[in-house]
Amino acid sequence: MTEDERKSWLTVQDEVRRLIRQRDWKPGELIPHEADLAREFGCARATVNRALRGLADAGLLERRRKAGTRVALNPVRRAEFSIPIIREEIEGKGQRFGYRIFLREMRVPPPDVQARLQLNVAQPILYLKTLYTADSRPYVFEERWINSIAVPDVLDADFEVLSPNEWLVREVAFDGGDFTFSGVAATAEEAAILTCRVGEGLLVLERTTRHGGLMITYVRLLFHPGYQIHTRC
Amino acid sequence: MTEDERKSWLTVQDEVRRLIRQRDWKPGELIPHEADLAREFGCARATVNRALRGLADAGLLERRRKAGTRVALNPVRRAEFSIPIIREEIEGKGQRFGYRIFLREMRVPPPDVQARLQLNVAQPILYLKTLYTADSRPYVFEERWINSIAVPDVLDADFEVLSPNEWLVREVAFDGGDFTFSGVAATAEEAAILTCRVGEGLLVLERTTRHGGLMITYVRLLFHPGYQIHTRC
DNA sequence: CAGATTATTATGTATATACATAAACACGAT
DNA sequence: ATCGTGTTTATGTATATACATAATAATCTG
Repeated sequence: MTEDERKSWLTVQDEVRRLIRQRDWKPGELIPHEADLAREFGCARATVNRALRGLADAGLLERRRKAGTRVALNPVRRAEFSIPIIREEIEGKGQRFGYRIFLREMRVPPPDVQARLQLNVAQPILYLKTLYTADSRPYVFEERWINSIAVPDVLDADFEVLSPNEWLVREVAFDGGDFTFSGVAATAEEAAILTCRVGEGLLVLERTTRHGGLMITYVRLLFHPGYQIHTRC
Repeated sequence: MTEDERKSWLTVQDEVRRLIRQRDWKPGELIPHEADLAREFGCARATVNRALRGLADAGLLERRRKAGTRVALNPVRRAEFSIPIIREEIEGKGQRFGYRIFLREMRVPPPDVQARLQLNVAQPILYLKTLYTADSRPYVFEERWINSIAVPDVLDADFEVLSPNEWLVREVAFDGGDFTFSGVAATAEEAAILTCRVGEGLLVLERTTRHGGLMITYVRLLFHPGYQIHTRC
């Protein structure tokens, strides 16, 4: 402890993590305040602050002014996953990326899609059905509605060069969105496109993407059988 | 601009976000370095650093030493979802929580579970089948393997009072884990337990939880038809 | 004694300064 | 030209200091 070893906020963070894991600091318990820890670790309060703030963000600690810092009662309860661009996901596995647009037309969206895109008039917008393939095998079937009123440029887009997915990522700066995971059984059409059995259990990812105040696009991704979304925390 | 308004790293962050959203700073483009921004915003470099670091963590910026900071090409979308305790999730919806343990026995796990739990000997461990209900209706069917070698106390646990889920959260400090989402079609047994049609598409969440170097538990959660995991970013 | 007021305290943020580090860039030798 | 080598530069981190803020604790007041 008397050594002048290299300090860093990561060292502090690891040590605190260790104390929590080993139950030296029990869930719900108040831990020493920053100034004390700084003295104990032989570093500045700012360094301790950086470390503890990180752990609080991660949900391991709960901090309140004046009240102090305590170990979270129920630890780690959030996980993060990244939403990859389909091409990158496939190429990242060393497979050949491809896609085929089955349908591209202007169509009046059904009420639920109208609601998701916050369209108040029943107006035709761009509708696309695309199959993305990995090594020529069905990977994910994408059904996409694009709010072509908000993004008129999309009507001139040549999706033969750039997939709808990538075109939008390139041309429109997204702000945020909603994601929904669910499971469904393949319909006859879906089974035909994904070349799987009718009724096979598939993972569905729906997302609605926002830019500024406008809803840009709603996508329903139907993954091939056996596909898994994986994340760790 | 000449005003002495209150500054903060959040103000800087918002302004940078705005510049990116409005495409004043385009994807892939290099932005001014911290010192310049600090002068421009009339604050210290540390403040700019805090703001930009946050945006980089969020995936909006990419930073490299000497190379500078640039707007991310693909606004790397990551979403975060919270892992609720089942009881809290159900009660949070104003429904009555219940559960029923169908099976509780020592059993040698199949090879894939053995691998997940990093067991190198085929040894019987605790195996549980539990149905969680919301207002008495099937909510999620849980199949759980508990590494009772690592957590011997679990053998004495009385799951009539506290569900296996909560018992583990209370008694074992988790370190992290793996999560996998997928979709499956209900088997005959699963359909019977969840009272749905055989072949119905269901969402599956598998998770393996770690504590220290040890794998504690592997769970497979099979949600009722129509269940969705929702998140936004 | 309830309710308002003030003091105290732990976290939150801002600042100037200093040095560490990674990586791009220029320069020189082979 | 190619390969290393050193310089430059932007980010990354650490520190002391100062003040802000929220929430608890103590005190005053009717």
